[in-house]
Amino acid sequence: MTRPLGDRIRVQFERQILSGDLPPGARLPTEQEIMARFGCSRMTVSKALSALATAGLIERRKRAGTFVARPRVHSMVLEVPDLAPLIAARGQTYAFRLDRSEELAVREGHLAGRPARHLVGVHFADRQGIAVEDRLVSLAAVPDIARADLAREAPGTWLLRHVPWTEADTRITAVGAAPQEASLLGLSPGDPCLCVERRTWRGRDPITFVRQVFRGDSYELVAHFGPGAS
Amino acid sequence: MTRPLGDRIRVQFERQILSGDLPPGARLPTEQEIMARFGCSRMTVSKALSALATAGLIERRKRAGTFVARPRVHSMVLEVPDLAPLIAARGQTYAFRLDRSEELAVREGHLAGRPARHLVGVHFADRQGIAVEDRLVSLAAVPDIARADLAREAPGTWLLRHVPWTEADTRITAVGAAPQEASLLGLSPGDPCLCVERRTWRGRDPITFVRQVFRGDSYELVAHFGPGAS
DNA sequence: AATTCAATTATGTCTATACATTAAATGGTA
DNA sequence: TACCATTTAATGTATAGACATAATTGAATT
Repeated sequence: MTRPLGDRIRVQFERQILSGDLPPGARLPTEQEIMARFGCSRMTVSKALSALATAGLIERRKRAGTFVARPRVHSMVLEVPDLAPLIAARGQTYAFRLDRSEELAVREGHLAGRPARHLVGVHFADRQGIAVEDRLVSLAAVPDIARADLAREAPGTWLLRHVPWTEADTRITAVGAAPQEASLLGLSPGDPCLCVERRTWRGRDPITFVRQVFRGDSYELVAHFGPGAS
Repeated sequence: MTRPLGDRIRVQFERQILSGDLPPGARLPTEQEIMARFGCSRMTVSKALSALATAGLIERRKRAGTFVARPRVHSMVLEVPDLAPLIAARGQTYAFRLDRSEELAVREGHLAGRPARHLVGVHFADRQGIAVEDRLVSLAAVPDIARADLAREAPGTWLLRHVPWTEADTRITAVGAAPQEASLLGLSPGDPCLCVERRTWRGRDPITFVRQVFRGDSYELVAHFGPGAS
């Protein structure tokens, strides 16, 4: 039942910092004082403080002591949900269809100078087009993509299941719907859309680049910041 | 010059995992084997592995061993920078101006049922309007807001410096510029804009609610996921 | 064959100690 | 006063050992 001592120490300071009891810049007790207060060894205190330091809540300076960090740029956690379950949760039926207007829209392309498969398709919720997707998948990194049944499963979902990535960059902008996108989504050209561009890597090898254009009136991204672990 | 031993151990496995040398699900050597290989004590190995575990790269199971985690990554880190330094970095001059059209645009409002100050203003880069901001600041949580010189400093910047928050929810959508917003930003009504709505709390007390509408053609959000520390 | 129970093995936490590292504080000297 | 070397108080890293905890394995029992 009782949590590890190190955790208790960490949580105590976490609370004091988040409540504002210990304001930014405030000095924490020295490790000696803390180990005396909790009746434990210094390693235990040090590990607890190290955890807070890597979490960015405190800053440790030799000889000077340990201080509550001053919040700088705020980074928050952005949820990047898979579309299918998201739409299902809204009580709608999800579908993905490759755009067949250009011979199945499976063509060749290039990703970071290497050959890649080029896929264009549309995400649907109850027959309503929700997003247009334009994707490049590296053939070197993902040879299996040739055998995947992409008529049924969205390429993103398939990739997530088959080729876990380790690094990703995402760029979020607002754009006006291009004429082709507008017709696929049932909009007028120029209507506001949320554009999400993402590159993913596994180690140093590029996996995929995708540009998704969402109807502005039916999609939103949600980010949260808060004391994650407790 | 030589890095701490624990770091070397951590970096070695980091590389093997990110390169795919150790694929997801693979088992790492036991702590005993690692300490034998590096000629160090078990605590050192354990600390290195703990760091990798909190970073989410590996998963440790008692009795079974340590395994490379399967990246089930639906969330990434979104940087929410302060506008002023961002624009300065682009070589432009930043300014914030309260909208004076409605008696300084400082009025009363309500935030979560409590009295709040209501501020409307525009962010500028080189005299060009970049974003319209509509903000409520709780008077109970931030009484000092009454004395703040908000003509010069943007309320967001002021708040960040004076009232660090501990929790925030952000909602990102694409909208068409409303007529008033369009005229403030030099756009036509309906032009695509990125809308960021954020609520922040300190503990349980609501601090502020802000709705920012950015010109779609000159602002973007960037999110990143990856092995943070190296 | 199914179930229960105990042994084993790996990680999880903690102690007490040692020495290294760094930057603030001190004090002497020009 | 200004400068520079020295001291020193704090964190940083590491060790070797101890016991705790949990899950798998395998043996004993039903």
